Amino acid sequence: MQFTKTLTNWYSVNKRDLPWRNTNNPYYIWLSEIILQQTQVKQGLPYYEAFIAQYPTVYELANANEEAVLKLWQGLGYYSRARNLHATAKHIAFNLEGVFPDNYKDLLLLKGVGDYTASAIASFCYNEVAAVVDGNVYRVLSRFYGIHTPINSTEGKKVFKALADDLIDTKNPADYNQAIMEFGAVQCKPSSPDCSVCPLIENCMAYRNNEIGILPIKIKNNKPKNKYFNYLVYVSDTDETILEQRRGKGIWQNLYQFPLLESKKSIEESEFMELFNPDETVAEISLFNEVDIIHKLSHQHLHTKFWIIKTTSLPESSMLISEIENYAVPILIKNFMDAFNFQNEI
DNA sequence: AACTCGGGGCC
DNA sequence: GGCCCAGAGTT
Repeated sequence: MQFTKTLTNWYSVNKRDLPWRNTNNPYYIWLSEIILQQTQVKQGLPYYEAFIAQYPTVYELANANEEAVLKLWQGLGYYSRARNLHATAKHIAFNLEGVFPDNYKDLLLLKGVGDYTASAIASFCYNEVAAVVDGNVYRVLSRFYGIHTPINSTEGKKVFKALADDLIDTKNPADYNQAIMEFGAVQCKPSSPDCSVCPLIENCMAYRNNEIGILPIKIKNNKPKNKYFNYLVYVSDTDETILEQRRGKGIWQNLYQFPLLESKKSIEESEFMELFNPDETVAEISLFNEVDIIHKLSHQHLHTKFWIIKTTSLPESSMLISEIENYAVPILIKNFMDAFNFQNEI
């Protein structure tokens, strides 16, 4: 098929030199694919390098504790990926004797491995004919074929997967999968692609119909909800503070943060005092940021205040301020720690 | 089928 | 501000 041949030819000339392209080792391929989920190459690359340096094989990763894995993942987001990565490493090391599943169907059973990642590993490592469908593939196919079915609808997922399966080069599935994703990332970009140098321009339906700007079509998601966070940044006479581990189901599961009081709106000091209700050990309370820090997540906007609370004593669960950098924290907390000079306070 | 889960980069 | 990124899991 001409489309497929043009893509693989384009790829042979334009491919970027990326570290996970120089190996067929399923551990490295798997690790890179988990890191790159919903993450641009530029952002994921340093994390990939850090993980292979810290955990050269699946056994080192399996023998790490989860907190160390989360710490190395800190700042990358979607932390369930790190927890599933660690769980799957233990499964492979201890239940499968260190040997990765070698086909799409069995790869799909691994935690954190869905349709895309199973197809990627199966094709890159074992040359299985399994077509990948990621954000790049949706964009390239919807534009070239002029498909208006929303890519995040059930129907759309079916249509694009079937088309990708039909187009894949059965003689060289790995190269085809790499080629179409690279083409989407480098040439057929989301905004303002340079169509004048596109090798597929003659038969591209979106270009012909002036629809590059509207394809692919995606069903809009809801607007993020506003939440109001009040963090309690304790500073004791003994140079200690408190970090707590987030439990339960929500964001940042198993990461650490300062004790949190949530309010229904942004509050001032008098309202905070009512909410916090300090005891006799509290010597002084001040507000770190007069203007709320708005931390934007996909589905939540976190309007955040950091309250500095000087105390004479803290409970058993406190830790030395000099130690807090060892805990995995959300970037919101990390940014505060960098900006707030604890040394001036103690 | 809709919702949840991060953080960075681009326009 | 809105959209996107080598998506997966849960409800």
